[in-house]
Order: sequence, then structure tokens, then C-alpha cells
Amino acid sequence: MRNIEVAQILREIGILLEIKGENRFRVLAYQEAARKIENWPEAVETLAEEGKLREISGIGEGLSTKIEEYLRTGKIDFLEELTKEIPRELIRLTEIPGVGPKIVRQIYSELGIVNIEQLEQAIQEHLLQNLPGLGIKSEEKIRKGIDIIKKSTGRMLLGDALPLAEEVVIFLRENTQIKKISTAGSLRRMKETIGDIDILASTVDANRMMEAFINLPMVKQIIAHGTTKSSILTYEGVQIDLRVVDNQSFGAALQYFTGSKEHNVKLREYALKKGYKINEYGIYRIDDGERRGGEKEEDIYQILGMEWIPPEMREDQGEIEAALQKRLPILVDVKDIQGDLHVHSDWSDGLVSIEEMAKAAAQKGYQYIAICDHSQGLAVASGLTPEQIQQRKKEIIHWNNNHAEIFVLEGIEANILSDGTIDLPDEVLVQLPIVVAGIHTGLGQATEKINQRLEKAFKNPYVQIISHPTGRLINKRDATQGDLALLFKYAQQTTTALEMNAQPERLDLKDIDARQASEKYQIKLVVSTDSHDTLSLNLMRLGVAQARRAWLTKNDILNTYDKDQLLQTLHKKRDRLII
DNA sequence: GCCGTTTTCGGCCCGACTGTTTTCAGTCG
Ligand SMILES: Nc1nc2c(ncn2[C@H]2C[C@H](O)[C@@H](COP(=O)(O)OP(=O)(O)OP(=O)(O)O)O2)c(=O)[nH]1
Ligand SMILES: [Mg+2]
Ligand SMILES: [Mg+2]
Ligand SMILES: [Zn+2]
Repeated sequence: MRNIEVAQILREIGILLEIKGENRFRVLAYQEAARKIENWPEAVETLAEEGKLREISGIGEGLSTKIEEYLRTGKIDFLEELTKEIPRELIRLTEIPGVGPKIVRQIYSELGIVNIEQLEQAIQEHLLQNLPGLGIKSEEKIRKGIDIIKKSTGRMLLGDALPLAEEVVIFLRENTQIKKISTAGSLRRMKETIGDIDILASTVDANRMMEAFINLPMVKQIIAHGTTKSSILTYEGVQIDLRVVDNQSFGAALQYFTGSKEHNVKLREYALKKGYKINEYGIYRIDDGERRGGEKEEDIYQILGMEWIPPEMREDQGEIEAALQKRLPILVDVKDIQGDLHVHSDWSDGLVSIEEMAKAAAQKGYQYIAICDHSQGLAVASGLTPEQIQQRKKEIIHWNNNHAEIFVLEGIEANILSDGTIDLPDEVLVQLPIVVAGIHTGLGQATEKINQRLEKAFKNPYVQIISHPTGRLINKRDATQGDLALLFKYAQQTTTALEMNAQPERLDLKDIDARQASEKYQIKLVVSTDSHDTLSLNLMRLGVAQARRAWLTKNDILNTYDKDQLLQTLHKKRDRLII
């Protein structure tokens, strides 16, 4: 998959064109194409080979030619020429908050600045404040911007952002007179990483609310402070945006502030075609200028003849078209989840006993929980030998004989060895009602090797679920080199389910891949927390959110089934493959 | 640079905050 790489190149061309002062819609075309390719579930090189690039809306004659050239030669002539005029280094400067293409162009052409060090030097010598359109304050603002970008740690994990947002919301509730409040932006859409925390509120006194906000104890710096919108930076380097509107506009504002940007643009374009105008204050008829709604978020979609679209779907990935046809799927909900099929106990590297895990799971209202400890191939995680599995079995039987509130399933997270065999013999696997298998070592192997390993694992009749299929760790480790399309084919052929691991830094399979697995290959998925302690069981919420972002329904997720149905489904494979 | 159940040319969302500005451009959400 070279999608990210190609998207990156297109994005760079877009920014360079913007600095050059090109037509902004031409710039937009590059940005939009980049986004489309980044979110495309198939490999861009495959599309190019098959001559299908132009089937992506937003990629036409010019862009497809450039993309093909890049994939073939590793270069784009047009870009080579462009960088002679606009150095590539300048792109980094546009990443400074408050510094855009116009300022970069100006400091480059007037002062010859191409990097942050030179910019800092120029600021120290107060060279910027004498440039037309800039002054003392702009210079200071840019200096602060450089501070921010230097300390910036990139996008946060959703799992880290959620509690922080909750803390801010609670503080605002306690210290201001709030009518309504909600998180918005990527956080409400439950995107796997979060750029900043967006909060929307309606209140009796907007000014007081803003005062309270910018005086939060966590505030390091005030980025903007207006009557309806303020932004602050916390000591941890997290930006928080607060938008305040009247109660009667809360719905329209929530729609706006939830985004995504691309969803908003598409929605607003469609509205225009139908004679309406949408902004964060409401939806208006263009002919008479009358406001037609906006108190509730549903107003906006309903007036346009659409179903209300769940926030997780608002990525301009076909949801607007589906909502118009009233064909949105009924997304899986946390309440549908009947059990967790991947948790560890202190028999391996878990921190709590089977009993504690079972009690906690029962508390969550689950019907069943599968204890899937590591197996012997993973010694660092105290993986279980066949003998230990026998021992553990007694404890599980004992629990089930004495407790009706939840059924504990005996399971394993077996290790896929570097030759693709499972680290436990079939005689052991056949005894286990739940068999998950995953790659934990040799993640850096070449494509061919990973593919072969997985093929072998998928073909093992006892392996029901592949855990964390790509092995990626967000912001830390890339997915393995395994070919996802091939992996999906194996899963389809062998009716093996794939896990959507809910650990905040895994979320693996990820949303767009899970959607592809389900839509194109009819693969079933399992949302699991991979808990090593009881608190982590709550991560189910994150995993289900990713499933919702993958457009999945209850029927697509095996751990929404009741116990009998689940076991029947999971055991079909061994019944079919062993005659 | 892309696109088209009204278009193959003329559109391509809409508004807040900041700083520098005598009326608005730049940046960002
Ligand atoms: N209509 C419109 N809405 C926008 C635009 N930019 C941002 N928004 C809305 C939708 C976004 O989800 C919301 C919050 O903006 P953010 O920049 O914080 O983006 P978002 O939270 O989606 O992603 P993030 O994780 O913060 O990078 O504001 C825009 O250009 N037009
Ligand atoms: Mg945001
Ligand atoms: Mg924001
Ligand atoms: Zn694992």
C-alpha cells in the first residue's frame, strides 16, 4: 500500500502551489485527491495498474497522470519544476500555527527564509515587523507559533483525549451556567486520533463562559478569545476549542462543529442545490431568507430529506448519499455487545484472576467472557503450556459450576510462529471453545513472509479469530508488510473472523479496513478489548466506535450474538475443514 | 484541477478572530 505516500506527495504539491499563489480551487483539488487516496481501502498502485485511478471522484486526467508517473518513476516532473521555484522546505513553515502560505511566501521572497532556524533568527532581529501587513504583534504571534510547533507531540490517541475532554466539560459545568454542552469535532466522531478537543456549549452568559474557559487551571496560553469562539493551549500542549451559541442554534452548531469538514462542505453544497443555506446558526431558505430549523441537529438532515447521520459516519465516505436514499445501516451499539472474546488473566500476563475478570465482565452485563491467555510460544508474556491449560480448565469449570451470572469461555490467544504454524498442537486447540491467534514476533518480516505465515494460520481449522491483524501501534509502529487484500481473501475463504482490537494504540483492524473486510469480503468481525485488567474492559466503547465508523451492524459483529449462536458460528470452520 | 438527472464552462461552504488595516486579508475552525 503506497496510498499514504502518494497522498503525502499530492498534499505537498498542493501546499507548494498555495505558497506560489495558485488558484485556490486548484490547490483544493490536490488536497481533496490526497484525502481520497489516503482513505481508499485498496492499494493505489493496484488501482493505477488496472487503470482505475480516475474512478475515484476528485481524480481526473491531470492528477491520474501525475500519480502514475510517480508510481512508475518515483518522481513527478511537475513537482521537480515547481520546487525549483518554491523550495520544498517551506512546507514545514506552513505548519507553524498562525503562519499560512501568504506569510511563508512573503518571508521567503523578502527575507529569503526557508526554515524555522532562519525564521527564529529573523524574529530576534525584528525583521518581520517591518514587512508590509505584519507588525510587532504578528512577529510575537509567530514566535509563539514556533514554540508550539516545537513542543507539539502530534495527534493524540482517542483513548487519551476522551478523559481529558470529559474533565474540561465537568469543569465548565461546575463553574458556569450551562444550558447544553457537548463534545464535537473528531472526538465526537470517535476518530482514532484527535488533533484538538472541540467543545460546544450554550449558556445564559457567553462572556462569562469564555472567561471561565480561558481561566481554566490547565491553560498555558490563550490562542484566541472572542465572544463565540475561543481557543487555548494546555500545559500538555493540547489545544482546546470552545464554541458558544444560543440555545436555538445549538443543533446547527453541533452539526457544524462535529464535522468533518468534508462532510460539512458536501452537505452545504447539496443544501445549496436544493435552495437552502446552512451555517452554524441554522438552515435557511435562500429565496425568502427564512430560517427553517437549527435548534436540533436532526433539523438540518431532515429538512434536506436525509436520515440523521451518526457522527462516526460523517467523513464524506458515502454517508450523505446513503442518508438521502434512507439506506443508512443501523450501526452496532455498545448495548448490543454480549461479551468480550479476548482478555488475559494472571495465568499469563494479565494482572487479575479469572474470577475478578469474570465478575467485572458480569458487571458490564455480558453473557460471556473468553479468557484468552497467551500460549507457550510467547514466553515473555508467560504463555501457557498444554499442561497449564489443563490446570486453568479446572478453575474455569469451577467458576461456571458455581456462577450463573456470566459464562466463562476457555480460550487462548495462540501465537503464530515465524513459519506460520500455531504454537499449540491441534489436540490442545480442539479442546478450546475459543481460539484466537495473532502475530507477536517477526512483525518486521517482508510481505511474502507475512503473507505465508498468515495463510497458514488462516488455514488452521481451529483458528477462529485473528487478533490485531496488522500489528500497527498508532504513532509508534507501522502495520506489518502483509498484503491486506490477500489476508482478507484468506479470511473469506476459511470463514475466519478478524478482530477489531480496542486497545487505544492498536484499534486494529482500523475503521476503513474493517469496512472493506465486511463489505467486499463478507468477513465477520469481533470487537475485543485485549484487557489485562478489569478497567480495560471499558475500552469496548472505543472498539465499538471504530466498528461504527466502519459502518458495521450488529449482525457483522460476532460478539453481539448470544453464546450458543456465537459458538455455532465460530465452530463451523472446524466442522467444515475436518471431515 | 475536477465536475455535470438543469451545465463540457463556470462554478467549487461559510463564518470567527486577529492584526493591520482606512476597509480587509490572512488564518483557522
Ligand atoms: N463548514 C466548515 N466546517 C469546518 C471547517 N473546518 C472545520 N470545520 C468544522 C468541522 C470540524 O470537525 C470542526 C472542528 O475542526 P477541527 O479543525 O478541530 O477538525 P476535527 O476536529 O474534525 O479534526 P482534528 O482531529 O481536530 O484534526 O469544525 C471548514 O472549513 N468548513
Ligand atoms: Mg478537532
Ligand atoms: Mg478544533
Ligand atoms: Zn496479542
